[in-house]
Amino acid sequence: MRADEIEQVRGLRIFEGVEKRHVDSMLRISFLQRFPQGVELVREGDPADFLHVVVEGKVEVFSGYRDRETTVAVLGPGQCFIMAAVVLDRVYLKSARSLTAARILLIPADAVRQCFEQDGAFARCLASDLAGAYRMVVKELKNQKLRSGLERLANWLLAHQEEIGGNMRFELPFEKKVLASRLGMAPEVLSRSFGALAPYKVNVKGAMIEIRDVEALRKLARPTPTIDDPKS
Amino acid sequence: MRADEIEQVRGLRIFEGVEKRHVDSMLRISFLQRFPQGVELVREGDPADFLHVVVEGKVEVFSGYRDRETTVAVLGPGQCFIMAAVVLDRVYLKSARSLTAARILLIPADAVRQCFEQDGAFARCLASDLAGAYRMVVKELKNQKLRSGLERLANWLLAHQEEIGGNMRFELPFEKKVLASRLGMAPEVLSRSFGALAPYKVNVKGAMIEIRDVEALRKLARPTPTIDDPKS
DNA sequence: TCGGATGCTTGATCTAAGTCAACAACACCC
DNA sequence: GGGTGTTGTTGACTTAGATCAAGCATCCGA
Repeated sequence: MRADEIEQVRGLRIFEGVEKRHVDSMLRISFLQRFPQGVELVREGDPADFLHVVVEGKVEVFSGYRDRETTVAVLGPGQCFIMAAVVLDRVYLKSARSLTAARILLIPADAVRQCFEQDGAFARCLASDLAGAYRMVVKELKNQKLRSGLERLANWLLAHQEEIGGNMRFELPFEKKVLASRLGMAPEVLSRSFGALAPYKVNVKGAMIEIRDVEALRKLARPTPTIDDPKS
Repeated sequence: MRADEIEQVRGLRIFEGVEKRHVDSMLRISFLQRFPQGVELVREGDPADFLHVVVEGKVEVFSGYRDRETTVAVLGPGQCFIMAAVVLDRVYLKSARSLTAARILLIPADAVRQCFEQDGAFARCLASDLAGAYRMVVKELKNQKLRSGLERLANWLLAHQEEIGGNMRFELPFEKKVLASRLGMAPEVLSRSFGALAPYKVNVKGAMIEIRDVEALRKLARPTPTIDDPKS
């Protein structure tokens, strides 16, 4: 990796508080790679060879079983994936593909593990990150087991609207079929669910969403901190 | 905590490779407490005040939303819970209750965090544990999103049978309604699902299960390492 | 030993969600 | 501009699973 590229990624959250020389020794042997849209970046079941960090673009994390497939998460800049597999030196549990053209930082897994062994600050970083990731998945599991499809959609809309700064009009950040898979439903069901939100004054026109009565939507969604609050 | 009690729990996996003085300083201010069956040990939404480790008995980890409730996991001796909440100093995402009479080791959360800051080996321990826990939940999420109720039951039977040493005749380790909740279905559905397994030569008599044709069951279940293998 | 919980099963019914198929709305590309 | 493929919508139908209600079995404590 070139020196100017190293500077671009040094500020990433996973390196926070980590000794500069350790960061550098990792980055020097890393790759900052560009991918076109629709490329499979990692495949479920393969041994974990790189820690991946999204620098630019969107990445879909998904998993297949028999003839089914489901989206586990959609990641943006700054987020990294398959950390657990790298730390434990196991196989990937999920696959990932680029949803848009993307730039990904690839850090060799053994370098990560070596730094993990040597630098306490880095170990703490990873532990905190893993703890956060763990809580995210737990929330998602509860979301799946405890809510209906319509409730999941309503809560996702509220959470996303919050995330992008509270604007009541926004575009869906990815295709509806991806959203459907992310929410754990068939595309047809998502379509109908959007229809079912019309009485709650949710306007859908293509990818444009307008929430014209947050209170009504919130009353339907009934968000709860232990599932929906990203900060808790 | 008394000296003889400390000796009983020093060997727990989370203390592996951690400096003795750090372990001792944590344990000295910890509690080894007995609980009768059916006690709520932690409540979802409360701030994390203790790291809990099951020493004896069974603990059900569950979560509620509106009028629904679901079991996230059932833990036995040696397993600890709500580690992520303790590390990040957040609220519990799940509740827990004793399923049997139980002995639980309670380590004050701030002591854990302090040791986490000071001892790199402990931080690595926690990171590995968190990574393992993370992968477990990811598998469970996939299990939920990608499989039908019957498939989940069939795979659970195979996994449990494996876990207890390969015996084809065994007792369910907890009540059927807990298993139903764990598998994400209504108790009635579990009952019928057991019925549906009869053609696959699975015999059910009360809590006693007998698998009389593993191959048939395995052909139905189609286990896959990235969901069902606890070692991967 | 007799109630009375509680847990489990079974049947009937209802509902959410998946499936299949047709079609509309686009975007892309020659 | 007119295919051509992809995404999204809509309708009809099927199915998995939830719910409700009744009936048993088992455990337990008075």
